[in-house]
Amino acid sequence: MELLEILSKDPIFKHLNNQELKQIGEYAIQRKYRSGQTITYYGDTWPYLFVIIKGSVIGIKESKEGRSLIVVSLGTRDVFWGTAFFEEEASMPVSLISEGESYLALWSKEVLHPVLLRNGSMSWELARLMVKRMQLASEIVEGLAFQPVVGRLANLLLENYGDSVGEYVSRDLTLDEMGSRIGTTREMVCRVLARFAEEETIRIERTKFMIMDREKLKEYTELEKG
Amino acid sequence: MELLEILSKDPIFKHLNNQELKQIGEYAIQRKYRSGQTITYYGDTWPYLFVIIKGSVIGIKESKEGRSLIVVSLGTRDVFWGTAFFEEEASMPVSLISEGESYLALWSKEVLHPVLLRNGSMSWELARLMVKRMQLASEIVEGLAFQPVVGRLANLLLENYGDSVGEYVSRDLTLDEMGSRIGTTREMVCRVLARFAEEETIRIERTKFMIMDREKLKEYTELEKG
DNA sequence: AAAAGTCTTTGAGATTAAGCAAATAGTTTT
DNA sequence: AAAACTATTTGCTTAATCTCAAAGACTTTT
Repeated sequence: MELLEILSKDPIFKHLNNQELKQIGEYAIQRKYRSGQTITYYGDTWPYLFVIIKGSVIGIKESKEGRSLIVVSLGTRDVFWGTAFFEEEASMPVSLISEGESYLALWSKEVLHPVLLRNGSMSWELARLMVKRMQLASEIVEGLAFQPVVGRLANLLLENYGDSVGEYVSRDLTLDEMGSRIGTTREMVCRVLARFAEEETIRIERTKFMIMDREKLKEYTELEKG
Repeated sequence: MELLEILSKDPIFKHLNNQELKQIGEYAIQRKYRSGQTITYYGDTWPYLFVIIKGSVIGIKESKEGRSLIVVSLGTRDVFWGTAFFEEEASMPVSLISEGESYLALWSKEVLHPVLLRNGSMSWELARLMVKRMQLASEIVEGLAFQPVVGRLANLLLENYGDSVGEYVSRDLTLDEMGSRIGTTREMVCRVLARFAEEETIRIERTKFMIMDREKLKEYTELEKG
């Protein structure tokens, strides 16, 4: 069973012995989500912790004006939760949406809470995971507060394609998606990409693009940042 | 002893029995910080968890250009931590600075980690606290991403002085401080306050000010928000 | 291959916010 | 009560970003 394999390697669940692990596996609600399907909505009370068995999930905030901001991206083996898993009345700070087809194993608070209380190291690892997520959130805040769009986009390019300098990679993100990831509009993304291309920092084609000058991008990243 | 009284009422520490509590109290490093003193710097590796015995502490990010953003405000009885308390190499996402004179009780990771592992409910409560802080961070992100300065300032006024509508309260925050809390400059804050005053939403005097129309402020808050 | 749909690109104009400078007001120190 | 300092206020200028609109390119459906 795939789920058990994932759990046995997960920092949080690996502390359980085989028997407990199997038990937890049986308690899990396994669900399949279609591409684009909403797992839970912003503002909902959703008391589940889950692990992604296969696929990917984004956490997204949307404004009334129709702007959106992706604040977290999760992939296979990643663990995440609804805030109500911890706090009774807490409402979701993001909507969770399946990118592509995804398979999740979910546990309700009732099922997992006793296990966590018994196992201090599980809760500890959970706290560690939260700290990591908080660091990502912290980077988002810094970007939005101190960096102009140019810097945030340069950063996004480096994060996503920074390894493959000088070689073409397929453009897997649309301008809208890029905009959502850095908190701006597709038009701005388009203009800034054009500017990068003009100064030969990147090269763009219809289906693929290439980072030419990683250092130049890094400079933009460092502008106005602490 | 004051510390033990605080600990015995704290959601995280109250699960310990008297003996353990006393032990923890003895392990604590108690320190006094002067007004404006930095407890730890942005980027540092700082593996401590602490509780504020008395005083208040802010967590602040600063940009190269000299702009700053206060992302967390802590007061007496509040518990906080350096990220390295959980993750060996993790660097602080904020500087911690004492506002006024503060007294802290600190524990290093070495001392407290074993206690947390033994007590699942302590770790669980810690995770809960993290979730709460994450929700605050989430609000900051939403504000920066979707709300214009006017909305963020309206929000700040409501948060800080929303209870006392129609009565004068002393202006305890400078324009710079307000700017730091919402991610803008003192000049912007000044202009927006003047605008609010002009439309009779608030009234300003040299040392005090008054919220006249809470609903109006709330409207500004809701503009452009999800 | 036409039609419909989705993305990308560009232009023009408006809005929002920041930066700089200087004047004013208020507080604290000497 | 000067002097020095800190904080507020206002005007002017510039920069960044957004919105709306429209055209073009590419992909998928029919």
